[in-house]
Amino acid sequence: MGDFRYNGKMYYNPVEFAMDRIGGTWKMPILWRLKDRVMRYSELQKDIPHISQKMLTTQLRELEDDGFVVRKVYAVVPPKTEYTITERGLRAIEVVKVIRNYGLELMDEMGINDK
Amino acid sequence: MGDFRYNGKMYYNPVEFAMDRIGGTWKMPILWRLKDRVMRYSELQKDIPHISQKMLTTQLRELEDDGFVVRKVYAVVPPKTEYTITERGLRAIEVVKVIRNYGLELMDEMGINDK
DNA sequence: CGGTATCCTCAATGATACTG
DNA sequence: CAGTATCATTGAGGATACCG
Repeated sequence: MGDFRYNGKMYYNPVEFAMDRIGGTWKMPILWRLKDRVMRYSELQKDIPHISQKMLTTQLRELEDDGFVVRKVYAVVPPKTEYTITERGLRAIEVVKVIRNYGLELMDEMGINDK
Repeated sequence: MGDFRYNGKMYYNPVEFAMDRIGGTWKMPILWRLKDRVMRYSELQKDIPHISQKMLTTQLRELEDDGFVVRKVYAVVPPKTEYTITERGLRAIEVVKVIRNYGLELMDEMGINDK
């Protein structure tokens, strides 16, 4: 596997590439919430603890640019924006599920229980 | 799923916890190389492109602290250190494989080929 | 309501030098 | 050989203010 470039950034393996698409602190939590329903910006913000407006916006934009979600703006007052997961996003959810299950398994193994 | 703490850091979901254990730029590449053979520090360094000495050392320490690898130091001159993957590390490899396959799939979908 | 635009901070990472 | 120690850099992310 050779090196390659995407959006001006170098990648050295497919894992790194995948994690830049759906990794980071916020992308999986966002995709997870969109997996079974369409949500508005403000709903996502209320539903995801500790996320800032800036992070929610930038992460949604990246997910949109990479084709994981679709953004639909309604021309109403006050504004209304809906985010819908795509087929590609649903495929990513399968990977998130694997990681999530693994996380739970690890936490169990390490004796961590939610407080 | 409530919040919980590990090593003094707060986590808000199992995905975040898992990614802190095996995510980041270097941990998966390291585990990947150890999956079918024991390797010395210098072998890892030669085999993983662009990793600095500092990153290799800190990431190996974290993997060791979390029980993914075992470090064995031989009291010889010059020094010799061997890193071996554990059962827990091998379980993580299964997750890495899923992510890696997904990355390859995504790259194909997005028309990215290694140069 | 759903964002932008700025400024700012700090933790992650790199570079370089040194050592048991 | 396998690291540590120190300093410099940078980019992710937070805080705040403003806007169509």
